Amino acid sequence: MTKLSEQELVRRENLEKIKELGINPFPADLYEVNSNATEIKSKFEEGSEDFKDVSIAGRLMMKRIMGKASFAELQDSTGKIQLYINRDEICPGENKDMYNKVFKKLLDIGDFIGVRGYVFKTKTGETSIHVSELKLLSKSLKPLPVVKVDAEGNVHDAFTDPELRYRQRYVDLVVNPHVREIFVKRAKLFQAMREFFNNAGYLEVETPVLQPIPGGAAAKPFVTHHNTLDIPMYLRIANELYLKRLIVGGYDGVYEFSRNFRNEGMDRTHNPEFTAMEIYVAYKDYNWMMEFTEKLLEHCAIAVNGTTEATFGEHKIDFKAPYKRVTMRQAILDHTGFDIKGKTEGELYEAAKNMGIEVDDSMGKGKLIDEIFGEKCESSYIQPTFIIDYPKEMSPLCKMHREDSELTERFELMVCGKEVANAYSELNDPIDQKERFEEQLKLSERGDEEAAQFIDFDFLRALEYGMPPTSGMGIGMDRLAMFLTNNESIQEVLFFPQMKPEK
RNA sequence: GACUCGGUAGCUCAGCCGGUAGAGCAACGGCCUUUUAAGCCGUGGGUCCUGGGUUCAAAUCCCAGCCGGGUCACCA
Repeated sequence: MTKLSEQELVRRENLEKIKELGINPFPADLYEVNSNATEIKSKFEEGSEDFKDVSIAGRLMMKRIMGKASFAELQDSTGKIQLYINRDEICPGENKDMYNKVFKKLLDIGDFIGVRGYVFKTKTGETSIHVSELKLLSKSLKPLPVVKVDAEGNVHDAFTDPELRYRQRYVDLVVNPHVREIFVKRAKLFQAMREFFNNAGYLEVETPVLQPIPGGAAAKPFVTHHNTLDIPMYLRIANELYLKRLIVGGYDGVYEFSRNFRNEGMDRTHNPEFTAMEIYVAYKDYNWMMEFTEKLLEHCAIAVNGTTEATFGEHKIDFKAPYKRVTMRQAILDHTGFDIKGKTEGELYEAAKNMGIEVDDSMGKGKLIDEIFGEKCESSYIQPTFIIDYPKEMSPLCKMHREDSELTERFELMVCGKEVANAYSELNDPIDQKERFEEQLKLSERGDEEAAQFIDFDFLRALEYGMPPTSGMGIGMDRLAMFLTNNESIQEVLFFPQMKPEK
């Protein structure tokens, strides 16, 4: 146990003194509220008969004591409102303890209180609650950072240390209203997406997080062990193969918000656990999915920000449909002058090398093309753009292109040079699928760490029973949340980003 | 993993050319019945991230480590 600071000791003493006055600092009974700070401030008009008897609850965030009367600020989940507290009104009798002792001395910033009174405007025009009753609802024993905002809206002494903010997110949320807002927007994003899918008639499903074979993507999994079965289990790196089994089972459309786990590096855009949304729709192809995706994102942007436009760092982006479609071949041609069509692995290898790209022998054709695109093209797509028709080798779950056997019917949606969505006309030929899995195994053995290392034979069996033509699409929800809230770090859109343990 | 910047009071930070540890807010005592980054007078508060080293003397210089940010590498 670490030594208590001066201020923590004072608060514990205040707690004891409150008990000595016969007040329970942690009462069990509910506190009835009939309004909130934002409702009062936005709807109150001077002279109106509304808000004559309001009751709200929240944290005491500021005390300005001026002798026998005081101003204070109360913060509830909606915002802050000023309180006016007059000694003789909260203490109508002879005993002035509630004001002189409890309010002035024993209540600390951060304490939860409930107040009742009428709403009025002070002579400076600030909507305030004239308090007639004040009740302590819960004591706070640690001092919160005190963040002040002046008349011009400038924030003083902001609580900004990223380590403290992420480790003690609860404090961050209390004192930084803009942080609370990020997560409200994140929730609106998920809600809007669900609504869009449900309105289209698709079914929200849940599939295993604990998987015996980590499939559907190539990434290092977290491994655990099931004691009773005595087998290794993996936290899912993707849910794709399970959703396709459900399409085999006969649903027209299924989707899942999937918490995925990848045992890889962490940086501004990667957290070991993250949220993907995947959707699969029967009898559709990737062209249909492109239109569906751009309408979806337009809908979500409006739901979150009230407009299709969004700001991300220095970029202004517009999610209004439709989005440009560029083939991967054309993208590489545009940015390098090199045409990948019909080139052999050797030719691609030389071309990449000449472009200054680090190449090695483990790279197959698809990987080389992907490297060229990643190095030379990706970062220039700022506005939402569909990059389409990826090489076959790097898309083992995707159907061969209807017009070119070297390509697949795949698109990725790029925003600000980053991948936001990935979609296919799904491969449903079980024999082709088996061969692609086997190629992946070979690539893996050759040293390509991105290639899949497992073959899911049950998934192949499901395909053998027949899967209708299907298009599937996945969205990195954290990344999308970053774009819609103008945050360049994934940590800002996760309540509790992964951190090394303290001490 | 590499490079780089940082870690000093509850919070935000200064001090870093070595010589008794500072400010603002917060806290504590006092004054104040419409203030609002309230104000005025007074007071207390520190493992200067940890461990070594150099030195008469280290928050400050050197080495190692821990934690965090950024950049890069990695990342379907």
